[in-house]
Amino acid sequence: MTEALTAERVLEAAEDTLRRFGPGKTTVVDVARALGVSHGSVYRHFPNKAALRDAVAERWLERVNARLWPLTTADGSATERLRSWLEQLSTTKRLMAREDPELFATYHALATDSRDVIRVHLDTLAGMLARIISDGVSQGEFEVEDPHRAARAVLTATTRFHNPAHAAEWEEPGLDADFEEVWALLLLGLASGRR
Amino acid sequence: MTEALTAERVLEAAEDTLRRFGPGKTTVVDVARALGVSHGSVYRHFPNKAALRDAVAERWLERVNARLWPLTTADGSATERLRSWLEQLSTTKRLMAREDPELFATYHALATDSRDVIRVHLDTLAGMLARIISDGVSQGEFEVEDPHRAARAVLTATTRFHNPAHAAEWEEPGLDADFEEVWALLLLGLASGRR
DNA sequence: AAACTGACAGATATTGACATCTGTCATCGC
DNA sequence: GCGATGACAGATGTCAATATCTGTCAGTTT
Repeated sequence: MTEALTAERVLEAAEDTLRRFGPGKTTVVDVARALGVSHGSVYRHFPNKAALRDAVAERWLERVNARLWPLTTADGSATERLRSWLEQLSTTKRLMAREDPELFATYHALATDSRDVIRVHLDTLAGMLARIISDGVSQGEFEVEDPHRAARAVLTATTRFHNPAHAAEWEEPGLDADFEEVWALLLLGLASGRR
Repeated sequence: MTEALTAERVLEAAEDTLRRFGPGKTTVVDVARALGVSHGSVYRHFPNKAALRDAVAERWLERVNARLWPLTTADGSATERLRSWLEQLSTTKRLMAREDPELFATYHALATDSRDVIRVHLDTLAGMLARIISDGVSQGEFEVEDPHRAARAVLTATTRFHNPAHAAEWEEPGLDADFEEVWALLLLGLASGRR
């Protein structure tokens, strides 16, 4: 008897297949073939193709989160942590878009039409940011009324650097300069009351 | 003899046709038909289809600019003007996306693959913003080193509210709240040195 | 001569017959 | 009984034949 078919194994096969063929070309039959089972079996673990695709993208988003968590509670001033965190977010996505374009396209497709999953992800990111900003307030670096609202504002204001809709611009030369400009302005805004 | 065929008349017919059929469906032959001429004549005024499409979108962008210029030099504090200007920019695009989706799609297509035209447009917008911010500095409302860099930062940070790539999000309920959050943060950043 | 036409070549889009895919479910084997 | 199967209907995708489009240009009209 072969190893039992689990949702986890399906997810792994789906991710491999998506990476190989891209979101437009992978079929449920392809995923089943990679597992050596009939496609009907895949439907035992996921209600439909969209759910499978979303689950793969969610897994990927969790991996992005995992890279960010350590920075949320790292050493150093809140300013430094905020800066590293934002850079890590941008860099991770940029790298992924370049190195793993097919999986990135899957994530982009998710972002475009499965808004809920993305909202949850953005909430998670905002939570981490709020934590850093909150620390900054305690340490006297920042002064904001509501750290969570400020976190959302920072995320929105840096959309261009992490939202997949802007991936095409990520290879342009002026991008880093643009980031510096936005960073400078946001930092002033957060620290505003302190000067 | 009928009225002479001018680039202007071609542009008008092209805009009407694009509005009717959308950027994906309008052909040069359609535009010529609307004018009652052969499609060869259209090529007397525009070197190719892309140039015609770009010219239509540029005309539209100039109309957006025309709505913004008055606000650049209006009465009131720089803060008020900045706020109205950003609102006008967002509102105009949002309205256009809703009321004239086919023309908006044309503009979006332009933004996606004719980057130069858009860069010029963004420079124009940044110029207006720099003017307002500059005034704010003179009047003691703002304190920034380089108004033009600050202007670019403000534009980038508000991408989500005026970039057509985000048009799908413009009908979501939380959008205005998000704008308020970003606005509050940017304003603090600009006014930072003043408190 | 300047403005326009329409036939043309090559590129792109549309069509419709056919193949594959998605999602369901009665049935099978362990 | 439980997980897996494979046949199935309807939806979606593919492909090659066909039609339309883009861009050019020699020729016509005014």
